[in-house]
Amino acid sequence: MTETRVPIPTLERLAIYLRVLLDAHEAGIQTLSSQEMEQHSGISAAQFRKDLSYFGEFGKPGVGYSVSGLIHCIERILRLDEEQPILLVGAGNIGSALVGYPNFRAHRLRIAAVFDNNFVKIGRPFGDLMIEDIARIKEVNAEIGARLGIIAVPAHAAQEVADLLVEAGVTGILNFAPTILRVPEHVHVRNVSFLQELAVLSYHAVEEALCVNGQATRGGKDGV
Amino acid sequence: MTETRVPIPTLERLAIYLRVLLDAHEAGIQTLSSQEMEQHSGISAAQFRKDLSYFGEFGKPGVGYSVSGLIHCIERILRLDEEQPILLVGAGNIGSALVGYPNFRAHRLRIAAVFDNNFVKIGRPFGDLMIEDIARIKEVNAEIGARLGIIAVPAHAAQEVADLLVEAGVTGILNFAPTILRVPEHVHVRNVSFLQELAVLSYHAVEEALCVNGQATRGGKDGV
DNA sequence: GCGAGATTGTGAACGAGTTCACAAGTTGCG
DNA sequence: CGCAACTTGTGAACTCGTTCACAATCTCGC
Ligand SMILES: NC(=O)c1ccc[n+]([C@@H]2O[C@H](COP(=O)([O-])OP(=O)(O)OC[C@H]3O[C@@H](n4cnc5c(N)ncnc54)[C@H](O)[C@@H]3O)[C@@H](O)[C@H]2O)c1
Ligand SMILES: NC(=O)c1ccc[n+]([C@@H]2O[C@H](COP(=O)([O-])OP(=O)(O)OC[C@H]3O[C@@H](n4cnc5c(N)ncnc54)[C@H](O)[C@@H]3O)[C@@H](O)[C@H]2O)c1
Repeated sequence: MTETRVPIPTLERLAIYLRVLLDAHEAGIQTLSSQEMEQHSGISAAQFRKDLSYFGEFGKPGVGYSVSGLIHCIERILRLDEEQPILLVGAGNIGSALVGYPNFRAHRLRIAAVFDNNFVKIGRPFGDLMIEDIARIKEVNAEIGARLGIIAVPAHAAQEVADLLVEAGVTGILNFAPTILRVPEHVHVRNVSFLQELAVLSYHAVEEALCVNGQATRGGKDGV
Repeated sequence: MTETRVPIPTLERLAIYLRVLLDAHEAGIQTLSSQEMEQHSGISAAQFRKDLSYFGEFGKPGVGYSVSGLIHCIERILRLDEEQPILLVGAGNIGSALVGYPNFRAHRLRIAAVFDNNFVKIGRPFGDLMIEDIARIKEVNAEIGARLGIIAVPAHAAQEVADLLVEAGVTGILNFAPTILRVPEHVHVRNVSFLQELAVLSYHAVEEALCVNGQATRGGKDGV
């Protein structure tokens, strides 16, 4: 419970714990021990307790954790105790999948507006929303007050969009585009890259490591 | 260059390096120093060199790395030097986004077949492919020989699908469903969870940590 | 050919995050 | 009540990955 900075892996796991707890709640379970959490989450009991210890004491020795109590606490920690509006930029394939995704609700995350720069798309309905002109993003967010934004535009437009989001007041960006974003100190970015994930899997899919070197510069057609 | 196990973060970064290198290649750049890689990737020069050192020596002191040479080496390391077929299960929102995604090509990843269990969808075209019956997955993969699979079905069906994929010979699974999958030792799973990513961002979006405890069991309506 | 300048590859130091292990707290039963 | 069974919270040890720093290597120009 010291005032140390919380490790990011801990925050990632909190979201997993929350999911397990919501499932347990659904199933009518009232109490959960760290041992049981390990069963359901695949994360070790010690890790679970240590993670929570960054934020306070939530369990009862000899008993475990109140499911609903802990749900509330984790929601409070992750700022999911009240609705978080989100700005989505890019009404394409990824954007489509996101607007219709029902599970956001359970976490009190809500896509509050969608933006695009394609005049053909602007004004059209998109899920429950209407696609807005990216040029109006600052104006629109003055009302919404979202702190989170999602970038689902092609890579070449991502930096530009990031700048607009930041200007509109966003401090957390989920980026689907395969680019490194440059943002101010106070803005957090998390990248989602399916290609990267698949590349890691691809490596493991074939067991042996046999890139037997081969000295970069050798190999024929490409001079240095 | 010792035979130690390669850290997973290193593999993740390799995919990033590859992207930067491909961009550089596109731009006609022939040589890149670790310093320049740091500029473009946001990953420190020392980290870059250390990462590569797990696999061999690819650079020339005083010069840097041959862009095309290193591309080939990283591709070889990540098994992206020849086409990797992938099985996609779930012809829904996420599935749609994936089949049409052009960037897979550049990494020689190819979705080779799509499966679903919805009789209305089976037989319909989906991107360049036709949706196949999930029941035929083993049979189909006997021909394709894919080692990678993507799960894009609802959470309640994910485990079942994972079992089928494993049975069909897949050893690496990219899982979009919010569930912990139980798989045999030799199968690798990577989970993609937008909710988790957003939860982490949500935490950071509001700076202070003020979950002032509140002792789990207290709080009224929920007994232990 | 040789010295100046650049850059790599890597052992060693460091640090962040995980696991261990146990004291302290809680419950229930005899 | 008091003891046995159980579970938490957390300092300490440990593990794994990152950063540092420098010897070794290579290029180029004179
Ligand atoms: N589709 C996938 O499976 C997938 C997978 C991984 C990553 N991605 C990445 O996600 C991003 C989006 O992918 P997608 O498939 O949805 O692309 P898409 O082409 O379907 O949609 C992109 C949308 O962004 C809009 N747009 C372009 N420039 C814009 C700008 N400056 N401001 C506002 N809107 C703009 C376009 O009009 C379009 O509607 C891309 O960067 C892509 O690389 C996609
Ligand atoms: N849509 C999103 O933005 C989003 C975001 C994050 C995670 N996810 C997760 O990704 C998964 C897929 O999401 P989606 O939006 O594409 O869902 P979806 O409902 O659009 O598509 C799911 C598809 O899976 C098929 N399916 C169901 N059971 C099956 C089975 N046993 N075998 C084969 N196919 C089966 C369905 O027929 C359907 O076509 C879900 O687990 C969801 O939680 C989605």
